[in-house]
Amino acid sequence: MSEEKSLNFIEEIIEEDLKSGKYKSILTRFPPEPNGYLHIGHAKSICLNFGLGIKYGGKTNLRFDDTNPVTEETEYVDSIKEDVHWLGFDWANEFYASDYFDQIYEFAIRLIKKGLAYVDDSTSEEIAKQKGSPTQPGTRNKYADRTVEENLQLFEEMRAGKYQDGEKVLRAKIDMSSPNMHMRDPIIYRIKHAHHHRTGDKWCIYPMYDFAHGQSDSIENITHSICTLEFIPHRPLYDWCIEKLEIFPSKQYEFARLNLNYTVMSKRKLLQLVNEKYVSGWDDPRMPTISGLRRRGYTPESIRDFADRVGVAKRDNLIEFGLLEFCVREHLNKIAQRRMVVFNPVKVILTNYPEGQTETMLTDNNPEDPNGGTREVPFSREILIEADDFMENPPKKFFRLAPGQKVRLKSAYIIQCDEVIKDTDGTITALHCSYIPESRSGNDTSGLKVQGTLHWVNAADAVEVEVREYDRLFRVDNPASEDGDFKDYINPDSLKVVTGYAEPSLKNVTANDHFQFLRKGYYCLDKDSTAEKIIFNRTVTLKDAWAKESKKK
RNA sequence: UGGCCUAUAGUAUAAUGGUAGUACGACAGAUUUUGGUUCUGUUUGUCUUGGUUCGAAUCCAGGUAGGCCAACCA
Repeated sequence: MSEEKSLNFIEEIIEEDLKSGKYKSILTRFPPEPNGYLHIGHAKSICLNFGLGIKYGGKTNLRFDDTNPVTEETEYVDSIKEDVHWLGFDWANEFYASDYFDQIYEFAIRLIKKGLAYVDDSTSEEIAKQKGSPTQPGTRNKYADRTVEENLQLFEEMRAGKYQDGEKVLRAKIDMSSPNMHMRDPIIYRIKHAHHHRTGDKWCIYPMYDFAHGQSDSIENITHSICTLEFIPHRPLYDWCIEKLEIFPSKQYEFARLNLNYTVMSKRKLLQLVNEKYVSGWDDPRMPTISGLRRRGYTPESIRDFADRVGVAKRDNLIEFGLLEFCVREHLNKIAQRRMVVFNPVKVILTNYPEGQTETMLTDNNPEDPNGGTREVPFSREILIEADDFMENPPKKFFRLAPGQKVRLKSAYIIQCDEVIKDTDGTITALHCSYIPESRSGNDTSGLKVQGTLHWVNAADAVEVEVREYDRLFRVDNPASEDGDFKDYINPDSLKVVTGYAEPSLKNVTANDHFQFLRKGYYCLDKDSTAEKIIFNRTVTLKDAWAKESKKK
């Protein structure tokens, strides 16, 4: 089975580098900023970076890009570590850009000494104005002419806390007329008198992304520094710093970030949904966060498979949510325990079944798994079936229950509907049916063939459970590209709470189990669940060919 | 309207100058004690105009379209 899969462009580069002897082994890194929870887009990056390390016998570091103390928190660090682990990856080292602050500070001094950096006293407005525009070159101010000694002294004073936030910055001295705005004397250090989640109050100056990320890569000897497309214009600066500092030449490569339709994928927007209570938290099962997907019942396997299927390239993309659903259904079909739960019950009374009698039916836990075993479900005279599974005046090809029509009750008997019982309003209150004693599952001698098989629950044993059904968070394909506030496009019906009547075996389940409620979908226990109130999340529905068929015309 | 990146089926992604393929979706059928699963088949594509070449999705030039860049964010 040597199904050779074609390489993505990054794998091609790596194989070339390995073949040419440029590197003996590779080192990648996953570099999140701890200012929010990880989402499915990060999962793509995680699978890429760690996957590359595994595939080519290299290593991958987890490095927190924690250079902005005002937005970063330990809570986020912890959640990120949990999510990466849960996805199935182990990092070679856990690092923090803040581990390197001393070194990065020395790098800045090195630049100053080379006459390649200067302290600027301008306000941010002045700096912005002097930057020019994409069509107009920028201009340098008088501060650019400060001597090395003066810059050294001022920078040291910045570090020592002599100045207020925003009073001074350190800038790299590159080219104010570059067509690349990032090369127009970019700010590389700023003053922030803020408490850092790891370094505490040791520093009041912090390096900017462009003077921390590449340097951290270099310090760690990262060979392939993989990031998303929007960092392409940063690459010349990335290379400039490495060249001027004469440090290990890490190389940056950019791929297109993942976009999923009917959701948003920016931490800023997700944070808004959390803060403004549109969702219950970062791990709300409707969120595209890894923690949300986990709570929803997605498996790490399915997410890795998804990351694999979407591929890695350089063009912008908007992946259909359906692909993620396909991946999770495919995995859950193999592993999920089958159970029966009726959501919108109608009572069936088997008029020819002895009153007071109960028998036990045996049914497969998972027909896809030969070792899945069986379980017992009680059966008696009164059972519940789905109201949708009965129609008084059925259309053609309705293979379910209708007056005079026969169906199989899964792992039990074939029944036939004899009479519809209604109350004074005309609402159906019960169905009187007769069962065929010779049709018992396992030793059916009735010779009858029926088209439909229904799930059911014994009325006397039904366990009431809460089920949370989720739909897409947004009404539109690509909320980020719509006019106005993205929150105007939130789907008001993304959460529906319903009651289910479950077979008794569902009373004792554990948090990590995945279930398929027969003919309905895949479900898992929610963390809000208690012994008194059992709560399930619907991970995803089953494909429903009948729903599609009945919608036609 | 300066620079940079990108353009292959509905959505993604291969084909690395030599038969445009795969997955998801859609459609049709078979199987099925889940209208699930599985299996089979069908459908749909190289942005455009030139050029190079025996031969171009691929190389070159122009155009068009989309994206990114002027945070003391990353």
